[in-house]
This record gives sequence, C-alpha cells and structure tokens, in this order.
Amino acid sequence: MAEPMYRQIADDLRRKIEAGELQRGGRLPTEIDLREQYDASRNTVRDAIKWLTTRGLVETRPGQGTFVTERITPFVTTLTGPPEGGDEDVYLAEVVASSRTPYTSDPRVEMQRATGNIARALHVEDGTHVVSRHQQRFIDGTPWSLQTSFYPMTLVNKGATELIQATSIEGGAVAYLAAQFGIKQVGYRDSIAVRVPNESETSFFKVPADGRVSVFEIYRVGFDEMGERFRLTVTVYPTDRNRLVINVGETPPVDVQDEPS
Amino acid sequence: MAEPMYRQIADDLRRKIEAGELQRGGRLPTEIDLREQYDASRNTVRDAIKWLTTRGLVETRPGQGTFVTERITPFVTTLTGPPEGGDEDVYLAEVVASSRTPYTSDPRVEMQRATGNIARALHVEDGTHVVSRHQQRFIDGTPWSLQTSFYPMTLVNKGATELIQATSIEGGAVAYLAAQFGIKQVGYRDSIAVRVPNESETSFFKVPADGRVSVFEIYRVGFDEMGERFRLTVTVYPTDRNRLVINVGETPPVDVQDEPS
DNA sequence: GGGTATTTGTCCGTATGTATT
DNA sequence: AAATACATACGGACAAATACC
Repeated sequence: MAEPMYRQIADDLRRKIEAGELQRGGRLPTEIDLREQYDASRNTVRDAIKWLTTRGLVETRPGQGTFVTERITPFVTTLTGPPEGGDEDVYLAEVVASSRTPYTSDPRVEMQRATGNIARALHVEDGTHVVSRHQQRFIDGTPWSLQTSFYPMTLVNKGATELIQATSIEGGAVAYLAAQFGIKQVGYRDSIAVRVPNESETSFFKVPADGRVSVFEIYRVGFDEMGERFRLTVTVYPTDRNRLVINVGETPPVDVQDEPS
Repeated sequence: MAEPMYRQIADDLRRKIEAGELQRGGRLPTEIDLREQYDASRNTVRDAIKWLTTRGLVETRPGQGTFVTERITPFVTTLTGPPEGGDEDVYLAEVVASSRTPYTSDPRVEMQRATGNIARALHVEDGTHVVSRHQQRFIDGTPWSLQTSFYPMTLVNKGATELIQATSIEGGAVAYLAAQFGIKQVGYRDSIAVRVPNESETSFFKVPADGRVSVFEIYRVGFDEMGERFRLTVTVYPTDRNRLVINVGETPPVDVQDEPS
C-alpha cells in the first residue's frame, strides 16, 4: 500500500474532475455515497475531500454538499505605468477599459508610528509619525483589493493637509503632492510577496477561512526627484482572482486571447 | 460555543508562537501532551495543528514532532530589466551580486505542438510545432525555479539550430537570436499568477505535498521589432522563498534593509 | 545493524452539532 | 418541522518514520 487510501480516493476524484466526468460547479456524491462507493469510512472520504479542498479543486458547503470549484475570470492589474503616476488613476483606467464598474471606499485615515516593515520601506526611524490612508476597492461589487498608503507626517506639517482628510483626493494623492508641493514621483519600486490572508482579509474578500487562498502583498515605494522615499502603498489582492502584468520596453497592446486560463 | 474547540486550541498556540513562548524552529509539545493540556482528544488537537499547518505557522515531521516554521530568507528576483535582455544573464547577475552560487541544469529539449496557453501566448495556431527547453535552477544547492522556454519551430528552420541542442546557449538564447538572426527583442510582457504546485514541482522544490505552499507562474512573452512574439518563457518559483521586484522610472539601488520580513 | 521507544500518519466507528433546503 | 449534508469531537487501533541505545 504505497499510497494511503484517502490519496487514492482523492486522485480518483481529481481524475474524474479533470476528465470532465464531474462538471465545473457540479456537485459530488455525498460523503455517505462516496463512503459506499470506495468502501472506506466517512472520515477517510473526508480526508480525501480535504486534500482536494486544499488544492482548490472542490469546495464544501454545509447542508448542501461538495462542489467542483468554478474558475474565476481573473482581473488583470498592470504594475508598470507612468513613473509619475499614482495608483488610483491607473487602476480606474484599466477597470473602465474592461467595461467593469469600479468602486473605492472613502479612506480610513489614521495617525500612526511607523514600525517594522513600514519604517524600513520608507527609510525612516522606527517610531516615526506617519499618516495611513486605508481603502477598500471593489469591481462589479466584488471585493478586489485592500490598499493602505503611508506618508511621512512631515508632508502634512509642510501643508499637505489633504492627506489627513477622510475623503478621496481628487486625481490621487501622488498628483496632489506633485501639483501643490512640487514633490514629483520620478519612479517607484514594487516588491511582491505571497502570504496567507489574515482574518480581516478573509472576511473582506470572502475567501474560505481555512487559508487555502493566499494573497499578493505588494509594497510600492515612491521616489521623488532627490531619490527620497515619500510614500509607501501596500496593496493586498487575493491570488484566486487576480493576475499581475508587467510590460518592459515596447509591447503591443494586450488582446483578449492573451489571458492564460 | 461560538468557536470550535480546535480553533481555540489553534489560536492559543498561535498566540504562544507570536508571543515568542514557542521559539522559531522549536518543537511543540507532543500531540499526547497537548491532548492533556487542553483536555481534548488527540484528533481534535490534530485538527488544530492542521489549521496552523495550512497557514504555514508550524510543520509536522513524522517520528520527530511538530515544529514552529522558520522564516526563509527570501531570494529577490527583479522582473524589470533591459528590454533586449534574456532572462539568464539577469538572473546570473543578481545571484552573483548577492554572493550566492547559482547553478543551472542543462536543458531538456523537446519538440512539441503548442496547445492551450502556450499557443495563445505565442499567438500561433493550436498544434503549431515548437521547441521547448526546460531547465532547473538552483541557488546554493537549493532548488529555486523551473523554467521552460518555447520557440516557434520556424526559427529552427531558418537556421537557429542551437535552439535544439541540449546544452546551454552561451550568453542566452535571446542574445543568440539577436546576434545571429537579427531577431532583436524590443520588449517583453510578464503575466504573473499564483497556483498550487503539481506533483513534479512539489518534489523538485521539496515543498510539502499537501499543496499549502503555492508557486508563482510567470509567463514572459518576448516581442521583436515587428511586434511579433518570438518566444515564451514560463518560470515557476515557490512563493515561500521568493519575492519579485519591479522598478519603474528612476529608482535608487536596493539596499539591505529594504527587505520586508 | 538491530531493537525499542517515541511521535506523527492513517483508518475505523460513533455521536452530536449546525447549516441549508 | 423534517430531512439532508457537512462540521466537530470522541476514542481506539495499527502503521510508518525517526531517534537512540
């Protein structure tokens, strides 16, 4: 018995799913039925289902059954854009171009002390005062991303008071800082990691609480003309419904069939 | 009883881990000990451990025990580079710069027919003949990425016979095509997704077979001066040991403390 | 190398709770 | 309210991997 029984059951079910014997979105036999079908105990059948669940092949719904997961048509986010641009405008342009309806919540603004990653990314001392602006973004009503931007409090002291208003900044904060204070963004750097979502993220994105859907965590640091870091934006996207795109050099426009499936 | 018992146990253990009561890399009490400690059954304790395992907080080793996972110092891959550059040289430069030792296997070369994603990405008909070159890459002996490049067979017919040699191409395939055949890469596009690794990937990367560590899958399409797609490179990186970086505009060099942890 | 103790992995059966139809 | 289906929890038995003597 090289393979444990629950793995054999899982592999057989996976084969049936991939062969199309079990349709996308379709319901699997109940645990009791599978128990008889494979001559195993219900717990062993559940182990097999759990194995498939971890791999995102099926999902269970109490009272209803176990279902083959449907493929989500991914939303595409392009990370490369004009160096002087903020994130908001790029985001809006893309979403509108794909004829979807975006919605961004009003920001929750907080005064904080930068610690750990935040301080390191902004190149400030641990404990430095910063403004954080946190927003939720939706597309067609689906929760899409959580975004938090951090600005050194020194910008506010210099008069950039819009940063501490709990309303969206017309045209975006980056354009506001450029137009009003001459702080022009000449470049930015993104650092992309993948991690398990925390509790508030799972509840906002409505992903299963068992941590099998991970999230992209993107740190974007903006540089001004002196090479100083004047903002940090941390954006979190669920990996199950998002795809990131990067263009370098001369690239023709994306067309529909470019999307891998 | 809002929270199930196994969640309460898991939360308590997580708290102890995050508070430092259980050290990184340290061993948890045995399942039997935890069973007595929390006055639960061994299976319930195991459910709690499974919950923590899915979130990457602990890992189990048969015959040894359950351990708090250690943080892996991530390797950083910069996706933005010179538009005319291949991937190999950039990769080598980065690895050498961080004083690590890279190793790339000789390629496994196959003649294939492009289907599905491959055909779509190259903008060729389904079933078109292509050359695939598959390589394994290591850093300091650790498996780091799996890479497969696809080239239309028409390039070989035009004389680019190095593509079908099962040896590394000196200076990289992109430079070879530019120097010998005038096929200059003027830009490329990366499309980044996250998915669960398949069986050969879990075994190569030595990640747990239960699918809780996912992988980056990056499709890189190269464009020539006519805007045509002449190569596709698919690279897979485990997300637990890799971080991707993108630079746009003018960005100062990375320094050590930039690394989020 | 072999044997033994320890520890996690697999599998069973059963009972009860909770969500949905 | 009743039926259905998955979720939680218990206890027990044996297997497999590892460490240690």
